[in-house]
Amino acid sequence: MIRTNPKLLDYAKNLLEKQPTKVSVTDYKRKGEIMGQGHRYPYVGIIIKGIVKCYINEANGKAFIQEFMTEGMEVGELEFFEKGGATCSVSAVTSVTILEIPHQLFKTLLDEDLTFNRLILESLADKVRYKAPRHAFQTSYSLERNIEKMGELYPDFLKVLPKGDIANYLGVSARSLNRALKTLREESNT
Amino acid sequence: MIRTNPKLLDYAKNLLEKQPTKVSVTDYKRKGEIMGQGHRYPYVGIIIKGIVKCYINEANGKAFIQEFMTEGMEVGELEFFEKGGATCSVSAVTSVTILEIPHQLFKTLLDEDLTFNRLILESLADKVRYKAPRHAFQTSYSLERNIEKMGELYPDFLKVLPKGDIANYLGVSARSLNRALKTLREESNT
DNA sequence: CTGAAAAAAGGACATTTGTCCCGCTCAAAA
DNA sequence: TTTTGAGCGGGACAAATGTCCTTTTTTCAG
Repeated sequence: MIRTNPKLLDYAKNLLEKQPTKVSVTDYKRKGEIMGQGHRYPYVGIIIKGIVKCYINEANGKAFIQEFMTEGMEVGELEFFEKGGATCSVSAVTSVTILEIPHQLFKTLLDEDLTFNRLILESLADKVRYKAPRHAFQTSYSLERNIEKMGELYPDFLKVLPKGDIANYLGVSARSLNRALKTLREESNT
Repeated sequence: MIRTNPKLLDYAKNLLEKQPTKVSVTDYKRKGEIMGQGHRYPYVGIIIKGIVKCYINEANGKAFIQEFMTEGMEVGELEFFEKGGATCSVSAVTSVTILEIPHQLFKTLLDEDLTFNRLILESLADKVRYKAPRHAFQTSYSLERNIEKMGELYPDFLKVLPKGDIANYLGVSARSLNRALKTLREESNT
């Protein structure tokens, strides 16, 4: 539920150690904007530390969170493949450290390092694979079951993530989330 | 809304022409099952002709359609990267022709043909990019707007796709879909 | 430490959606 | 040709969710 990619994290750390001059590292504080929907960035980011949310803001003011990500997950890689503004905004849920790989280096690694190439392929495949069951479950089951599922995948979610973010991840209003949480509380007191 | 990938289609046709002994072609009739959730297949498929739906069946009997796909789209590529059963079922909405690339050849092409490698990377990136705005829109706007949007993206959708599939794509019951269609009809008669 | 702003909880009501029906039509199989 | 089943359309009611608003709690900058 908060996604991670240990292999890519290892690769990223190694890259930082071996080629420190070719990449850069940026820190963001809680609520800082890492990427803004529609903007361009000349690098692909890999999360070294912290939790981010990746989300879309709709014209009507609603936001929908695609995924929460932490160590080893990529951000901004879609924009490498199709130039154009970022599809999603990315912002820091906790304080965050990002490794930035300039597009040019990213391209070189993709073309010349088969290991890296495979890591990126798998990372993309993972993102596709993740979304399918998630959205299927979300539309097929009650809000209560969805909340229970979050609890199974990540028991501390209520302590770590703000309620508003949880609601935006589940695609419901904060009011509905609260109602469902209350129902669950009452059920467990029986 | 019915997704396509012209570049990969070209590549696939070329592959079939140049290496006819290394790949195979299978036809499916309407409603035929191309892949079954949880099953394994020793090849990656590329749609040569026809429309398929890619969907997940939930334990409670509900189905959720991930995407409709046609020429040039891949199926079963996720299972190449992470062995294990198919995440989704894939079935034929119209009669369909699939080019099957055995895993071994797929691997060789990925590792040795940079053009192919890039096509697959872009295809995966496309699938990720596609899902984000779709689900954001779906949860952020009314059913009526979602139907209107389908109409903009694919004006014939009501003629080509069964109502049940449209409902499962939008994540609502057939009853709700009908209600919304009626509302839209009445609005346009004003 | 204090005041302002954000986050959280929930009441009241409106709206949307689901569930369970029934009846109709049409196309494929017997 | 007849029959059967799938797909379609919609009525009636129940359940879920949204909207709007108020109150309380927490956080944090000054």
